[in-house]
Parts: sequence; structure tokens; C-alpha cells
Amino acid sequence: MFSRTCEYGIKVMVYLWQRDYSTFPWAGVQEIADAIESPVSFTAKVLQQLTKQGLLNSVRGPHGGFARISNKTITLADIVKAIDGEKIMKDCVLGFRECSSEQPCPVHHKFVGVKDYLKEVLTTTEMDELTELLREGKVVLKQ
Amino acid sequence: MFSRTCEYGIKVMVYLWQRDYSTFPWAGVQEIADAIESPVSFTAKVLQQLTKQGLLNSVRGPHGGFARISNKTITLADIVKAIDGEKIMKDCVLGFRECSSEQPCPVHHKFVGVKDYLKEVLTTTEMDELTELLREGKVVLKQ
DNA sequence: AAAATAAAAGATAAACTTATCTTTTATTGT
DNA sequence: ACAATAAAAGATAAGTTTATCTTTTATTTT
Repeated sequence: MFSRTCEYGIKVMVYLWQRDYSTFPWAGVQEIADAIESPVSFTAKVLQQLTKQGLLNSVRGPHGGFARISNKTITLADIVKAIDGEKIMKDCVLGFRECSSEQPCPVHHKFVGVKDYLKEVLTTTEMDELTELLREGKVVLKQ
Repeated sequence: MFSRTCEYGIKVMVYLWQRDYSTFPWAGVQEIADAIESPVSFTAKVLQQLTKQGLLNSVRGPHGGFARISNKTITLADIVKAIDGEKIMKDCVLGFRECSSEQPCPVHHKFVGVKDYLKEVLTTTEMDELTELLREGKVVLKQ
């Protein structure tokens, strides 16, 4: 459904959002990669990408690292768009360049509902909600 | 959502199901690739795969080709399983090996509904239904 | 039986994704 | 100013998907 990169991206964001930001905001790549059980170098790339897209802050140098942007509301859709783009939300399931109710692919009508539901979940799920679940121990970040 | 191979696979099946089977059952690779606007050699591989999985019949030699299996009910789920496997239906959105309501990933609860809906669409959509839409001109196989 | 045909199978290549390693740049602390 | 630190950027490699081309096998027609 999502690329591996995007999977890491979502975990990264959830981790940084739930992390105790007030004591010290910056988390290094190693810490983050440990927290979500992902390859360090690859995670660094994902973090760079999210930073470039304005979804994270970063500082170099000693005690530098990455941090959530305070008071910024971020949804799953923001992360998915930043990494995988909008294809999962917009593109035709069968790969038609133009697929619409006027010129529908064979499964178009069957998937409008699924895609609308998916879009709904992505656009309405905020980091704050997921981190709340994590704090309550109702979900986990790694196994 | 689906692999390119799977996209071709679905189109192939819809084409063979709607094709006038009674006059002459066998359709060659070239005919099929033209009908769905796909690369010929690659389409041949997809057809082989679907045949191996028991979703199509084939015969070699002059006037050979591929054909639907008469009176066989085939759903989108059958095709997707045969080509992409069950990962889109079963695997965790964030790539957890074990993701369940007992040990859920951060987005587990958010996606159970989406995945159930997707599974529902895949398992209940039959070829006959899609070919009917095609015959009525309500959908198209290529653009 | 021989030639022609078309799928099956195998080999190879291009493109993209995933992953790692090295060099550069910015920042902090001494 | 200098050394140490950590992200940014770049280069490279491994793995997978997509695509094409060649050889083999089965079947039909002559």
C-alpha cells in the first residue's frame, strides 16, 4: 500500500510527536532508528526528506538532531504526500491516465468508495491522535 | 495499490471474460495486448502466470491462445491473490510482522475498516459483473 | 513425417526501490 | 580559531519490478 520509505516516515513522525519534546527537543538519527527498528542510514534519508518537506525541524552539530514542529497539526496524508506523493489517493487503480465517471476503467465504480474511505482516514488522522494511543499503551512502535 | 503486473492481469481477465467465447474461444497474446494496450511480451508472462494459477485455459500451436474458463466464477480477489499475493489484504500497513488488535501498530485501528472494505470489494466483485458493465458501454478497457 | 504456429520457459536488460557508505557543511563547545 | 559533532548531500550497491528477446515445447495443418 505504502512504500517502505513511507512506512518508516510514518513511524518516525509518530515517534517524534510522542517524544518528550519539552526536556530536550532534538533526537538523533540513531535514537530514532532504534525506536522504530529501521536501518540507520536509510532512516537518515527519510528524515532529510521529511525535513525538506517542512514536516520536521533539524539542526546540525553537537546535540543536534530532528524534532517535531511545535503546534503544527500533521496528518497521515501530509506524510504520505511528502514521501509517496498522491498516487495512492488520486491515481486510477488500473493505471488509466484519465479515469473518471465519464471515462471509467472497469473497476472504477467499485473503488471510488474504497479510495474515498482511504483518503478520509489519511486526511483526518492526526499525529496527536496516534501519539495519544501510544502514550496510553494501546499501540506500539516496534515489535 | 496493485503491481503493474496485477493491473494488466485484471484487464486481461476482463477482456477474456467479455470476449465472444462461443464463436472461437482462443485469443492470442497480440490480440489481448492490443485490447488492453499493454506490452506484448510482458502480457505473455502475465497470461502464463494466470494460466499456471488455474484462472485461464491455454493451448499451443496454430490457432491456439488463451481463453476464459467456462462457467467459472472468478473474483478480483482471485486475480490479485494469483499475482500480488495476499499482502494488500493481510499485511500490516506499517510492515509489522505481527500486527493485530493485541499488538497493534500505531495506525492499526485506523486501517482495519479500510482493509475490510477493500477485501469486501475484491472478494465480491466478479468478472461477470465487470464484463456486463463493459458490454453496456459503461466502462472502457483502454483509453 | 515435415513445416508452421503459438504458448512456455529461460535469459537478459532497464528502471526503480531499498540500503549503505563516504564526503561535505553547519553548529557547538573548548 | 580549533576540534568535535551531527545532519546534508552525494556516490554506490543490492534487490525487486518491469520489460524485452531468444530458445524450447506442444499442437495443428499440409
